[in-house]
This record gives sequence, structure tokens and C-alpha cells, in this order.
Amino acid sequence: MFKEVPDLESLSQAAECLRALAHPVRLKILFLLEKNRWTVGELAKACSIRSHVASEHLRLMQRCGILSVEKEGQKTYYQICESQVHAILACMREKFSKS
Amino acid sequence: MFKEVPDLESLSQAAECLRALAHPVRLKILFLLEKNRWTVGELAKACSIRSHVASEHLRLMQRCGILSVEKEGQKTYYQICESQVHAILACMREKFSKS
DNA sequence: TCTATATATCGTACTATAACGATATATAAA
DNA sequence: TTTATATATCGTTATAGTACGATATATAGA
Repeated sequence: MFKEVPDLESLSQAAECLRALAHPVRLKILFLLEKNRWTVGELAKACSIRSHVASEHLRLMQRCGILSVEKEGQKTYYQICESQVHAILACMREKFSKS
Repeated sequence: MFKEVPDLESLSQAAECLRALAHPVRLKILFLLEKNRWTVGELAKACSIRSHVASEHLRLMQRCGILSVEKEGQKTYYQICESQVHAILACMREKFSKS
């Protein structure tokens, strides 16, 4: 099996996904979501940001298929629904974790 | 071994690296560099861009430690020097390749 | 030395992102 | 129904990223 370079359309989609990950707060959110789903408010508190800001980051990642949503009453739970994200988080952890 | 969330400094560095990948042309360049080193001009031609634009993309990726340079005469060869990049390219290929 | 080639850099204009306050909506509880 | 809580959206402003033409540098060959 020899590896081709993806076409421009695929490359653009891939770039869009990577841009969605490429923000310190969004990365933190993803690391928090690695094991469990969290609500907007919980994530906002954990990241020391206002919840409407968290909401915008979450919606951005949802739009490009990284996160999925579950509404329960007032609360909205977000979780990772794109399996490749775990591999990318693992790469980042390996390269940047200070241990 | 339990997984911690990286600190903000690490998250910012990680985000910077991901931003360096998150562009269709830069992704294409990286896919081309997957096996061999290429010159600026070769990459520019393969990506249908002017070589000074290629040069800027390459320098950007070099600055954050993704690419390394070898000058030989007039030519400048770039190559991937960050091993995690291969894993990320594999993720992108898996998700976006149309096969 | 002069010229061509390859690459890099600079200044500018354009576009995209991000953060913010204000406001809107939706649910729950009083 | 009124009020509080949780989340989402909007409009604005600030900042960062991108592409471009022009120009600079560095090497090779005539």
C-alpha cells in the first residue's frame, strides 16, 4: 500500500479540524473531556473562563465534528466523538508533558 | 499511570505547533515531506504556489521545530524533524483520505 | 565580474479569530 | 407566573494570519 497525498478538498477539511484543536483553552477542554463528558459550566470553571466563552469554543469544536452534545435539563454535556482526537492528544502529551 | 492535563504553558506550545500544521498548503507540504526531503522550489511547484510563499510556510514550520533545513549550494532542503508529525499525518490520512 | 537561479525578507492589504459585554433563550425552582 | 440558573448568540473591537509584489541575499555558472 503506497501513500498518496490527499487532495486539496481533504487537506482543507483536515486543516479546519486542526485549527479547531489549535488553541490552548480548546486543548485543555479536550484533555478534560478525554475520559468523561463535562457540562459547559464545569469546563468554564476548570479553564477559568466565562461560560459563554466556553460555549463558543465548544460550539466551534462541535461544528467540525470533534464534539457531540447531550442536553439534560438546563445542563449541556459535551463529549469527544472523533476518535482520532485521542491519538492527537496522546501526541501532544508525549511531546509537551513535563514529567 | 494516570493522565494529567498539561499546564497552560505546555498547552500554549502545543497549540502553536498545531496551528503550524493547520493550513491546507502546509499540510500538503508535510505529506510530501513524509518520505523525502524536498527543496523550496520543488515544494512550491508541487503545491502550485510561488516559491517565496512556500519559503514563508516552511520557515514558519521550522521555527516551531517541525522542520529542519539543509543548505546545499543554491538549494535549501527541508525535512520533517519532529516524529509526532508522522502520527498526526496518519490521523489526517485515516480520517480524510477518500478511498 | 556579470547574469541567472534559488531562497528569504519586508511592507502592506485583506481576512480570519478571539474576547468581550449585552442580550436572548430555555429550563427549573419558588 | 416570577425568578434564578445554564447556555447560546450577537455585534463590536482587537489581534493574528495570509498572500502579494517588491526587494534583498547568496550561490553558481558564463
